[in-house]
Amino acid sequence: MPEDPSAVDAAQLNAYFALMDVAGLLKHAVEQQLREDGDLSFIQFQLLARLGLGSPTGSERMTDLADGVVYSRSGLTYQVGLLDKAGLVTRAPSPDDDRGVTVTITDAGRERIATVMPGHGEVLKRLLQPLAAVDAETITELLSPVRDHMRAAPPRSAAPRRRR
Amino acid sequence: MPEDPSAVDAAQLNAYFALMDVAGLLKHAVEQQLREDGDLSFIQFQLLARLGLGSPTGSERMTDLADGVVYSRSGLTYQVGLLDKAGLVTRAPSPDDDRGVTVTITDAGRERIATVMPGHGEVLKRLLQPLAAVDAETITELLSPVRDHMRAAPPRSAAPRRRR
DNA sequence: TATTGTTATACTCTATAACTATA
DNA sequence: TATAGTTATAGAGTATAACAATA
Repeated sequence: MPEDPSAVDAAQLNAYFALMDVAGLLKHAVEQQLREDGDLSFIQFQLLARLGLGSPTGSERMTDLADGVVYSRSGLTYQVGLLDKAGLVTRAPSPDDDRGVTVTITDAGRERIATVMPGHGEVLKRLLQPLAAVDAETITELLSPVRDHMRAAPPRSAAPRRRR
Repeated sequence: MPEDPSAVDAAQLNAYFALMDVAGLLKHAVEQQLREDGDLSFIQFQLLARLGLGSPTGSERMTDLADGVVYSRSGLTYQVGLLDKAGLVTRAPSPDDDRGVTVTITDAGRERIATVMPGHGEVLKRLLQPLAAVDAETITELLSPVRDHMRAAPPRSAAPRRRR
């Protein structure tokens, strides 16, 4: 049994597998619900939720959106383009920087979120049933720092360009 | 402020968002590593790991693989086909049931796992850094029941067929 | 009849590189 | 020169339905 000193510790490895499995199963389930109830992909839902629930103004710049979701720029352009075409967001030049594009959720976008949320909640309640309220809080407390750590790390939306 | 009784509780909702964000960022990072170090997709890695590390014989039936990863049958056939073409697994009729196909990892498959594991561990160590060993164990303990619950739930590989 | 797995097909999503425009 | 965003393109992945074969 060779001991590999560069190996990640077993506890983290198990957490990693559990995390990826749960997230994968969960994503699969909610994607189905979002498609059926609101004709939305998971990422479109994330973007709408970020604009509609996370932003006080309902607006954000493309770059900020990209950093939140961690996406290629072109992928984000594509998804926002779909939302735009569906009338769920609008795009306009950023007021302070004419290079930028500010994305704003529309009333229809907010309605769409309201449409899918009940069903979304039901799926979550059903699948996360083993997770008591206290457990859920514990998970959030443990994972939030990880999320912040990863978002602060090098690979952000602009990185692919800088890296050459 | 309308109180929606069908709404999922806030603690679970936050855990859900944290979970999906972390898993998304993590997957993005490891996919890059797996592609660079071993020309593997994440799912191919999951399949190889399940066969090479999770199974005592190195073999599993397609249906069992599908239930583990939760995939469409055709998607699994596609991915296993790629692994087969790359010489990392072999496929043979199941000994007890001639309808079934038993997938077995090859020596080359085991070598491929060994090749990517060090780099994989490094990525995990770097990204999960905020997660102390105790925290990691806590997460595993909290998420494992969720995983089991979700895998036991209706939507399995055969379900789409049964459901009509 | 029901289940296992494959195939054909069509579609969605994603990334890379080249490009335009503004700072 | 560097950054913001779009576009063209090409490739990977996924799901649905129809299919063949076995239980």
